[in-house]
Amino acid sequence: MTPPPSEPRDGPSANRGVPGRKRSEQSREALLQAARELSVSVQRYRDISIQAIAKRASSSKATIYRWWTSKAELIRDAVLDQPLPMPRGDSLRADIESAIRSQREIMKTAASLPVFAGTWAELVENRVLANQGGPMQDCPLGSQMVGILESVFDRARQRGDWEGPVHLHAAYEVLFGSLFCRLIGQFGDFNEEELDRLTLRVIEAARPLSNSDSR
Amino acid sequence: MTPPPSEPRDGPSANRGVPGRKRSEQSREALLQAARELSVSVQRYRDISIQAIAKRASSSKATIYRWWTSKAELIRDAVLDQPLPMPRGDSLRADIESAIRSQREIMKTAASLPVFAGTWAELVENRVLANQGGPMQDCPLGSQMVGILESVFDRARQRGDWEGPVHLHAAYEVLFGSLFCRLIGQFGDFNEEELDRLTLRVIEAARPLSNSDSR
Amino acid sequence: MTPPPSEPRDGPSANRGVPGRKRSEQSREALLQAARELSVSVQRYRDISIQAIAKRASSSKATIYRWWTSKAELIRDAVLDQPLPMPRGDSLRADIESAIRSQREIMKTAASLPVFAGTWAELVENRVLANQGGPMQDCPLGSQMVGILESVFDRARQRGDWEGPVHLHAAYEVLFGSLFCRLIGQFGDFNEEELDRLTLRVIEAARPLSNSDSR
Amino acid sequence: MTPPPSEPRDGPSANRGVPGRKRSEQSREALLQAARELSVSVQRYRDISIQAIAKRASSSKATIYRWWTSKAELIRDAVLDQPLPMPRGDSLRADIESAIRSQREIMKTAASLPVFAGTWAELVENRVLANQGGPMQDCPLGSQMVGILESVFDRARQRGDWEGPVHLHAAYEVLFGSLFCRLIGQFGDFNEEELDRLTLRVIEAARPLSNSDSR
DNA sequence: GTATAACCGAGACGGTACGTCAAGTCTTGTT
DNA sequence: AACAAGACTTGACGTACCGTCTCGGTTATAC
Repeated sequence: MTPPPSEPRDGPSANRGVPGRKRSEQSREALLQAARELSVSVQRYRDISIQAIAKRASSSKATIYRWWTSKAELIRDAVLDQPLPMPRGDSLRADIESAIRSQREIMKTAASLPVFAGTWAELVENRVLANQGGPMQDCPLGSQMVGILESVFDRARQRGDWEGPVHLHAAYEVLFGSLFCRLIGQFGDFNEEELDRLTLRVIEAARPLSNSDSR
Repeated sequence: MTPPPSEPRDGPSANRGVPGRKRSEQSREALLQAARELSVSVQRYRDISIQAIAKRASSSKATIYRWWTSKAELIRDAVLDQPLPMPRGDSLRADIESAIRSQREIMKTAASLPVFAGTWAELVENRVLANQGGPMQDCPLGSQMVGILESVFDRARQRGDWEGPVHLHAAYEVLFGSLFCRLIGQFGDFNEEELDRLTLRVIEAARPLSNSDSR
Repeated sequence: MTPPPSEPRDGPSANRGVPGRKRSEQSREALLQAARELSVSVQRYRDISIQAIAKRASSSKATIYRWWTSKAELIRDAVLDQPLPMPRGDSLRADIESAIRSQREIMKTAASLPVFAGTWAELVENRVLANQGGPMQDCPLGSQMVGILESVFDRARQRGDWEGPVHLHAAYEVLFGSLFCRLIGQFGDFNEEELDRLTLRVIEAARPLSNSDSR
Repeated sequence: MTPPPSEPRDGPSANRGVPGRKRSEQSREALLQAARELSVSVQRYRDISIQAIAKRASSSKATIYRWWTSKAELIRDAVLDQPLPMPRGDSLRADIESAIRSQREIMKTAASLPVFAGTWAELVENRVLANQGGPMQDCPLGSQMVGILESVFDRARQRGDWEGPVHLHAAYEVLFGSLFCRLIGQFGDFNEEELDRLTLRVIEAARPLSNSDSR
């Protein structure tokens, strides 16, 4: 959607020969920063106006739409597209717990919860309108998390902590769904014990069914 | 918010002697029905306009705002406030699976997914603005589900299928979170096997931790 | 338009035998009084709401519309329909001056100027809609004034102060038009000298043209 | 209120360097024209809706409110702000008569009478709300007429037709007030004789009082 | 250097929904 | 039958903000 930083696409001098002023990376950063600031200072998604972002960034609406196709895209890039650190613990359990903590942290700090919900809702709208489906491609958090889980379980397998296939999807759903449910649903945050239990639930979700199961 | 049908609040004859035209139950139903119809015929929450609902119900904007404080409240009452049937199976597993199916059905049919997401997002906004917290009180689905889980586990205990305490909250989070994640996140629907696995995950989430736990 | 006091129409007992509660003259007076009070306490015609009048009179909207066909009619009856005293001076000049003073007083005190203008405007609308024309029949001030001028000039003729025909219409226009212009147009009020000059202008306007006229 | 055509304020190049899209003169004209058309095609002031003006002008409500603060301002600019031609006769009497005819023409053709009245009433309201007073500044007809009278009497003085001071204010009141009274009051129009008489009355009103006056 | 072209800020534009408000009508139960 | 209360339909209002477009002006490469 967003051709990020613009040069990196084909190397720094790929557009050699193209006349005209180049995009201002400074503007882009200022806009993202302004969007981030507004996102936390505001109580509703609709309170973040494109106009206000442009003004705060000493930029203009037109420049925003030159880089992003919609308000939701901008907020997503500004607020949700933050790198999740790859867990580097020495056990599957420690890694999963670390992943949960990272994601929770972003969901709590990146924006107020309603902004989070509003952005997500609008991204869903956009996607449906464009007839796109697939696994959470609009939510960087989501796609990153899938990668992280994959890598974490790989390491566990190498470590000998895990055998057989991994139900990544199920693990992801338990992890992300529970967090979402909690934070958006405003139950309040997890305490340490709940975090521990969630970790185990995620791991269990990933484990394939044995032939013996409950009633 | 909406004092529904109006009389039932204090019994049928509590407002005997109250002068003035009574609330038109016909209008109320027509508005809810119109909201329901628009909710499924439309791809985005914002495409449901108050004006259109009023027009389709042969009613008026003013009447809507007399009874609901916002568009989101109306959509919630129309679309999300549908009774979840109480499962009546002969095993815990059957009951949980039934609960999951019911909720999934509502989430899939009551409105298009983006409408669901948009409504939820706006309800979250309203709640934050009003400084209210607590467990999903704005989402009837959520609160009903908690009651259903409670009852289902109670029956399991009486049946001898369950011992000890129940982590209702955890079960709820796995169930609702996974569904939400799936349907809103547009992974597509669950197949039978996934449904089966989700059922087991919900049950496991409710079970308290034993002292022996995974790696 | 307004069936005034209602009984006088066919005598006090004409509707003997007609079942049902009789109209409350008390209500009617309370409504007029409430309209009068609101008219002076408010800056714009639109700030006088039917609802507010009804409430202040401890009456109801329905009752208002049972007696008057529109808001403007009510305000007219309440605010503009005040008796102009018949001048009883001993000279034409004194009488005219007295008439001017009376009318000015009503225009200044009966309602704020904008309320006066708004009421008039709406009365004009109603009249045009009803395809009625004719001399100011909706503005009691106007019709009374014509009568007063007529009588005043009659007495002057009897007194020997006036000979020949009277251009009542012209006198009325100068008198009423100047006042209207001044007060609605917000030039401020007349001082004594201006009042004196206006008096003379009104008298001159009534005098038929002689054969010799100005340059 | 409306900074008309926008450049002419300080000369054609005063706003050199001012960024931003310039006001669309085409929009402005289309809106004024649409307002004019609606003003004559309609029987009541309230029947001219901002929405309808915008639509007819292929413009939008937002654009209207960007340049005019209220409906009344727009109608005023569209309908009342039409240039009065300066009389160029060879006698005072001819000039005054010409001025009367011009003003009458505008009052009769610019809008239906109720629209005229409604606009004026709302302008009066606005002015009172803003605590502004002064001589008819909201009614271009009014202020133009004062200038025209001034100039006409100046020329009469140079011509030798007039001596001494002029009571402009009084002349204005008789002229404008009579016209207003007639047309708004719906007495019907002036005939030639009445016009003639009005002309003389206006001239007499301007003449200062001599020491000998009527009874 | 000078031409060209993409960028930039500012901000006006068309469009559309919102939520408010008052007018005038209708309904209900009481007097 | 008239009344107070109050819910109803209607429709304009004025606001807000989206995403687009038009300005004048500013770079940066190409010739």
